[in-house]
Amino acid sequence: MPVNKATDSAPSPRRHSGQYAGKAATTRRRERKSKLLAAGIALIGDQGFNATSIDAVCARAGLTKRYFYEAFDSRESLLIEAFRAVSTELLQAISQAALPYLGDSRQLVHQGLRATYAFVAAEPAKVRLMFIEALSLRGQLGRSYVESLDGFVQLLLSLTRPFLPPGAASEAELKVMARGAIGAIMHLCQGWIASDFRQPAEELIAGSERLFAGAGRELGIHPEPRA
Amino acid sequence: MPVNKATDSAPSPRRHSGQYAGKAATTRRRERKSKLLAAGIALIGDQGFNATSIDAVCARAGLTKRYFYEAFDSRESLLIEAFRAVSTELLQAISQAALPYLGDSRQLVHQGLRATYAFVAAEPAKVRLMFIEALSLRGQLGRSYVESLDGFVQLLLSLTRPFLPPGAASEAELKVMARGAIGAIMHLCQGWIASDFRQPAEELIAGSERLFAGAGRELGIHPEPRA
DNA sequence: CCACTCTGACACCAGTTCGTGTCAGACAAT
DNA sequence: ATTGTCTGACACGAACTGGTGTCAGAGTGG
Repeated sequence: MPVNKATDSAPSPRRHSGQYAGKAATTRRRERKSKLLAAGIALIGDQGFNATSIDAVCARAGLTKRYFYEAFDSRESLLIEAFRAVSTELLQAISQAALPYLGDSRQLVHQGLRATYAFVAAEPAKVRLMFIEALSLRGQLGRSYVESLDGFVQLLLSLTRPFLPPGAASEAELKVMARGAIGAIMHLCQGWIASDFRQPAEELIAGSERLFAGAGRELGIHPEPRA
Repeated sequence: MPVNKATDSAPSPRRHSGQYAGKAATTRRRERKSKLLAAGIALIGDQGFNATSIDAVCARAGLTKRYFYEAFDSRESLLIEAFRAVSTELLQAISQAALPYLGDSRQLVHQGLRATYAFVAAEPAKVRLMFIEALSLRGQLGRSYVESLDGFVQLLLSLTRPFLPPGAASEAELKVMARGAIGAIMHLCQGWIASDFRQPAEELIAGSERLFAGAGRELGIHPEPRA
């Protein structure tokens, strides 16, 4: 409903075709929206959601409220879209880093963790938004948040399932363990950010690896001893 | 500064001694404060922090703003005190449940987890406040949050250290693993609450236990196989 | 040059919240 | 009974925010 490309049936003499600054209307719209999204991510990520007003987002994006409401329904919908964007971005980063090592469980875990902590260090605002601010979503929004985090759980499960001996754990147990593992990483990242990255990433990676290794061992995965 | 017990040096003819309703002034003050704290915990816990106004807290406590500002400096300070209170409460519940089993690592973990999930089920608002709302604290407040969570890490470390073979892991690694384990439990609790406790607690406990067992195994702890 | 649309700045209202101030009445002690 | 404190209700101003409306001017294509 909000987008009326074909304005009306009244055939007013069309002297204008929607081109502006050399770009079509939809293109301009998309550009504005992504500007707002970037501004929103930055602000929410480092000042918190409830401290981020719509006006502030618009000011940072160099636009006005008019365009905010053109692109989003409300502040919450901005948060949701921001979360989705950031979440898939991290998910892809991890996948991309881990996929080349499908044959070696140790490397798989190591590279996945490396990519995760690298992302956190490079984009703390995005991570803060994803791991902290998005938690405050309520009701069905909260459900969508849980679903999205499920993406990480599914990724972890699909990556590790090939290594699992049959009957190592029930499906429910497996999922709980995967969720827990994701939670462990999230929590470590939260603490890392909150303490201004004082701890060297290597320590975090080492500890995380051992947690994963333990879980794997518990499930009957015995990686080749490192060379 | 806010508490002036001895009012002044001017010796006005004291006809009143501070007694009221049979209780001393400080007692009344404490009672009001704890009423406000309870109201704040309940509201913050099930409506979220930024949706909880001071007026709402006062209304729920059956008091007026006058007493809120008598007891707390601001909304944030209420959140901080609420977090502290709830946090130590959970910490004590876990300690109490786990301490009788200091000799058996399996039982130790099991009872600790049982107590944790029982607390979550019994007091979701408190847990929500502790695990979700408190995350939004910024700046030095955030540091106090991290510190408080450190209490759980220390508890876990002190409980498991007796079982550790020497040289199983560096101190840093150990702490990272403990933080991760706490994070795993927190995340599982968050998801449990968000999904309205649909999943049976036993599944969560079982999965959590295996995570802990894996970590223990990774560190060289081999509990007696269950009878 | 003209007709028309797109753009961005701003005004504006309604609602909410914080934090303080005021005030009449209840209560205690002499 | 009287004096003084304690209590709770309410009023009030200031600030902020969400969301909508208005408007003049720039840019477009004919």
